[in-house]
Amino acid sequence: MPATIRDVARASGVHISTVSRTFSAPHLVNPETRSRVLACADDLGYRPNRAARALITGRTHNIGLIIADIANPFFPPLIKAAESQARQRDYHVFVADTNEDPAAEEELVHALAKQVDGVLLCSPRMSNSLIEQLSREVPLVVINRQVAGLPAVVMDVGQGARLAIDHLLGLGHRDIALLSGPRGSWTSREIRRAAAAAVRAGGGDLTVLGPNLPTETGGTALAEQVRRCGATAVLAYNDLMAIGLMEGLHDLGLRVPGDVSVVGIDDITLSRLTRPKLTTVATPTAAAGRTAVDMLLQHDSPAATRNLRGGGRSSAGDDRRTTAQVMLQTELVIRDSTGPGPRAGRTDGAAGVEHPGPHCPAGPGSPAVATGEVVAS
Amino acid sequence: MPATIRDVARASGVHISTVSRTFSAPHLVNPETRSRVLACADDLGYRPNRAARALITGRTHNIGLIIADIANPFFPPLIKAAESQARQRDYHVFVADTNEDPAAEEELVHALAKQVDGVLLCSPRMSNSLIEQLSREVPLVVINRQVAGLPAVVMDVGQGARLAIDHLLGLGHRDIALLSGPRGSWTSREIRRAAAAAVRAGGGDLTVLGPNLPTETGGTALAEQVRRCGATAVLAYNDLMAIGLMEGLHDLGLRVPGDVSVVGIDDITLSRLTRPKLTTVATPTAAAGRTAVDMLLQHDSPAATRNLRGGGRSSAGDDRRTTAQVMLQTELVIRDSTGPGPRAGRTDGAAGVEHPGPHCPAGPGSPAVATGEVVAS
DNA sequence: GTGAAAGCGCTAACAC
DNA sequence: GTGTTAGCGCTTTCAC
Repeated sequence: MPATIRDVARASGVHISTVSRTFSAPHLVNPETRSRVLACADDLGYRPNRAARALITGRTHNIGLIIADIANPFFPPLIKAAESQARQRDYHVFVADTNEDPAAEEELVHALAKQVDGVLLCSPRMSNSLIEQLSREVPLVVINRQVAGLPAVVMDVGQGARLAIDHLLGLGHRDIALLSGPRGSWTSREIRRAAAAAVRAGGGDLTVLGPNLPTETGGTALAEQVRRCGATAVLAYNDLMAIGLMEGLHDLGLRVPGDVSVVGIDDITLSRLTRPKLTTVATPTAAAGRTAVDMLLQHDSPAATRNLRGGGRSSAGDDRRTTAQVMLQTELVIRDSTGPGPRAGRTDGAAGVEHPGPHCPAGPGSPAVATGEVVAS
Repeated sequence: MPATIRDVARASGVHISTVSRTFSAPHLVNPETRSRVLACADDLGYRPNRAARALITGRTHNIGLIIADIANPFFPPLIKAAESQARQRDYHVFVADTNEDPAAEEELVHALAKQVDGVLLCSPRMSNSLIEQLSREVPLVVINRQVAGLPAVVMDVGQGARLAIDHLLGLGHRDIALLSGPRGSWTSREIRRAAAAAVRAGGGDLTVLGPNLPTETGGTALAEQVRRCGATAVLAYNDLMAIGLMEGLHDLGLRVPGDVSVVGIDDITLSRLTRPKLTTVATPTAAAGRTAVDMLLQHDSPAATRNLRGGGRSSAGDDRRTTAQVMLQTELVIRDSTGPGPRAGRTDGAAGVEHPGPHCPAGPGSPAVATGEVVAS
């Protein structure tokens, strides 16, 4: 039913290749012919079939974005940033949700492989070796995970966890619980590692609870365990769990931060709307989305388009993709869910016990704005 | 780099058409040949190119889902339901976000058109005539809007608004404000129409504020206006705005529901986590997603596959798509953000002033479970 | 049961 | 500046 290039050619009395050129290289066709063709095309409601075009050019101008869980408010800012960045480069983004299911991830990469020029794999739950294998099928950029040999952008959650723990220690907490994230999460491992080290260094005690579903429900379900383990402060894998935990503690009759302090990670919008407002580690999600798109599209510089005209050979040498790994800084945002612990006052190092304000920059001397930093190339 | 059908043919010593059959109609090929081909394919890491296949079969086995704003927690349940329903029918869903921008909607439909077998247009902001025109390019199912001649699934927000207003009236409120939604929203118009009628019937007074951005920020920004207009109860276009409004009122020193009662629409997860918990109109979003997928795929019944074998001609007659419009029921969920108004006690009709419980079914006699109801066909 | 040939809608050399 | 020809990776008659 929809018009094809042949219909337009027939209607405008030119060869199909002229019609083709009218759309893909307009400057190569006589202005008069061009406008005639355009008129006919418009008339017939013709639009080039991108899939057919891709078959021969090898470029779809689409990019895939695979997300563990669209319902997690952590992701939308990343998705939107990726989309707007892609749009600027004349690409479209197709998002797909895996429901935290590793099998669905693999399945989706395969499904997307031939319909996109590359895929952004966000917070994957599958194994490194599988990711590596899939990367041979379609260009991949991994987000929130480091895989040897693959371009990646991660947030420095290790640093974030450290800041959070130091904040807690500084407030006089000694018994700290960590609500870990889902099995297979790189982020969760990094947090755990950093938190353990920081607690040890501060002479405290860390209880790890998990792995868990990174949702409110997951957090709520842990309230009882948190009480039993005797922790006076908790660091959660993400804000959702932290918020769920606060609910659960509330139902148990425990006060936040009176009885237990809670820190989240991500700084989702919601964390500013709870009562008490959540202290959390802000991660630069939008920047991550933008950066990932740029890394995926780095070889497709606007220059390539310019090079098409004239006999100048297009630079074939820069096809080599540099597989950089970018790490984005995080910062601690202190709000109302953290307060003095049992050893408050006895504190001898660390930061002051009083809240420095609603939006305090990370560690001493660290920049207030999260910036990208190339770690390896 | 990736292996093509020709590579597999060469490796297994058969013609490419045999390889093709091995994947698309295995029962037509000799078991021995088949396993040999499969082995070679596996060896080479061959996977059929879905795009190329689509070019000739005309079916991509993908469906597009265009969403106004992924960050709005109203949508994820719908997206997930659509995805799981699609997966069951062996389809993949590509989601795209338009940022509430009508131009982006059109652009995306075009981009998706040839890469999917149909698109689900969710809460479109563009004009009906444009939608109709686009529907000639690719099969469309509209969600949250009724467009003449097009299949659609909508929630009965009119009924929801009526329930909400009656609840408020019953509590003794007379001056009611309506926070309307974004320009171009069908839902917003329906809500307004129904709310106006219900308020009038109840002898109350309705002030309409808007149009607005359907976000927390949008709601917060309206707190001042709500106070000035003297309303003691507010119905918001959605939960996000209602929650934002509660924040704004709180900052103004007004108590909810003490000074003003607030009702939202959607019943997003978040509405159970605010303090006070939000009274709201629950909409069956998951059901909407499932239903929309079913409507889009109705002509592609599993029977079609069965018909392939044998000489039995596939039923060509049922290609005619029935353009049904489905309307899903809504229900009022009474929580803690609504309370007695200035005329409490003087009430003579309607529901009692006391909260009937945390999860009360809609109107008197209406079913507790939202069910689909075909309104036209 | 398998091969040969045509062709889906389009682009990319190459002639003229 | 435009037409010709080949062919992207695959499916689908049609012979055999």
